[in-house]
Amino acid sequence: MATRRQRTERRADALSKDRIVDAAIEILDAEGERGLTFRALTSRLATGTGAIYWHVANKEELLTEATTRVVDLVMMRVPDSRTPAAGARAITLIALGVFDAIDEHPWVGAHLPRVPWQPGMVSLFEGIGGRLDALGVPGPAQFNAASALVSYILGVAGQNAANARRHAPGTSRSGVLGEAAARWEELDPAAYPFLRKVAPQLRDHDDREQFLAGVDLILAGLTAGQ
Amino acid sequence: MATRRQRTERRADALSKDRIVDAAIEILDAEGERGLTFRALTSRLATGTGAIYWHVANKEELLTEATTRVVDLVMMRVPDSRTPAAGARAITLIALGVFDAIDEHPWVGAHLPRVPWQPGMVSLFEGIGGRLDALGVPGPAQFNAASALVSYILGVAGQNAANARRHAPGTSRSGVLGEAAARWEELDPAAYPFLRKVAPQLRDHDDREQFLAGVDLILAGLTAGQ
DNA sequence: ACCTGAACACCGTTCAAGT
DNA sequence: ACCTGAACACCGTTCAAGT
Repeated sequence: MATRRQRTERRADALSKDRIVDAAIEILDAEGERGLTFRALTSRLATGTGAIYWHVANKEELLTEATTRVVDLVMMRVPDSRTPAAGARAITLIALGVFDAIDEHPWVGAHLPRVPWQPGMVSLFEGIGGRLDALGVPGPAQFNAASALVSYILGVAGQNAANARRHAPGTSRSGVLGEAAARWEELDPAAYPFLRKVAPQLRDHDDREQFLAGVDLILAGLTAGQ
Repeated sequence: MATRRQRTERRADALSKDRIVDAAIEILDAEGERGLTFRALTSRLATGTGAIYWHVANKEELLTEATTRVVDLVMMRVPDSRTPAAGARAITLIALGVFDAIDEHPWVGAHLPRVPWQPGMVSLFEGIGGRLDALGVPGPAQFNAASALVSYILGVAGQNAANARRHAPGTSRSGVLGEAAARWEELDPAAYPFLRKVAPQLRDHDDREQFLAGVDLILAGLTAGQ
């Protein structure tokens, strides 16, 4: 009984996978992906590298665990419903939830596309695929439909992560967009007619709205035949 | 005159940005992204690291140049046409061209989403956006439409790159998919009904066809209102 | 102008040794 | 069983020195 007690009631500061992942997320959010090193982790947790490697296989597992937590938090908040309208709404909620989560934790956007069938990715696939019945997408088309939606979400996720990595947290978004738009306006009109035409839209667009427009586009394609 | 001659007709083995990028692409194709180090480059080019840094700012520029070459090669092969059918076909050709290029050079799929408005990305955006007029997509909707298509392509690109990075070039694709499908079939049916249902489709699906189905889905969404 | 290569400031990971 | 921390085998990048 005494040993049992000792094993279950560990000291509050005892090392565990959970505490390691906690610390990793704090570092990732504060310093970005580049800041997460085993040296930073050991100093924050006041241990040696070997202690961390006892609980976690390697850095990839650490990032995967952290990513899983963030994605699962998003999925937990989505209601499941069975009418077509509710199906579309649930998918939009998942998509926006992932978008916002990546806005808050850009490293998730970088890691999610990197490890093929990691748990967070599996949850996402199930979460979206499971709503396609309600949407009225026929069974055989559901696999491709879910895959298209997830690929689109991961594509935006990766780009947003890349944007966040480049610009310091304080950087003005409109400034960055304005510079990019100005570059587009100076391109050779013969070679880049489209970019010149849409440069003003680049300057004024909202990433979140544009992301949502893409989701709506795919949903429209899915229900186009009905 | 003699000096001019000397400057333009350099020795065949003289270092230049082009030759460095050539060597980088060879290494990337043969050894993957992990194989491209400045040590590998210097030994292949028989110089010192400083020589490479004289021509190229850093590793990211090297990867961006290499990526640009691959993407531009794809874009060069797409005919431009003005009828709706030809517009859709051109977009499909670009999408498949990028897909196949990434199949051959997986590192492109990893780098393309990583550097926001790199030249290869700009070409891709222009190539797709420039065909939306022919497709009949109204002007104001074109920016979001191009963005959705490109994001989807980058999403698939990133995942394919991740897959290639994990499995040695010789690995049997059906074996990998079979194992993944088997894992899905063992999931809790209450928690993962969708994945269990589509597991057989995962086992048999073709990545390229699935990618194309996604492109068609977005194109269908774009022309749904017409 | 262009190249050399040693040196710097890092990494992730391993492992013998401790408790 | 769990932890320590030095050591290993790498990296990208810089820079004084050469031609």
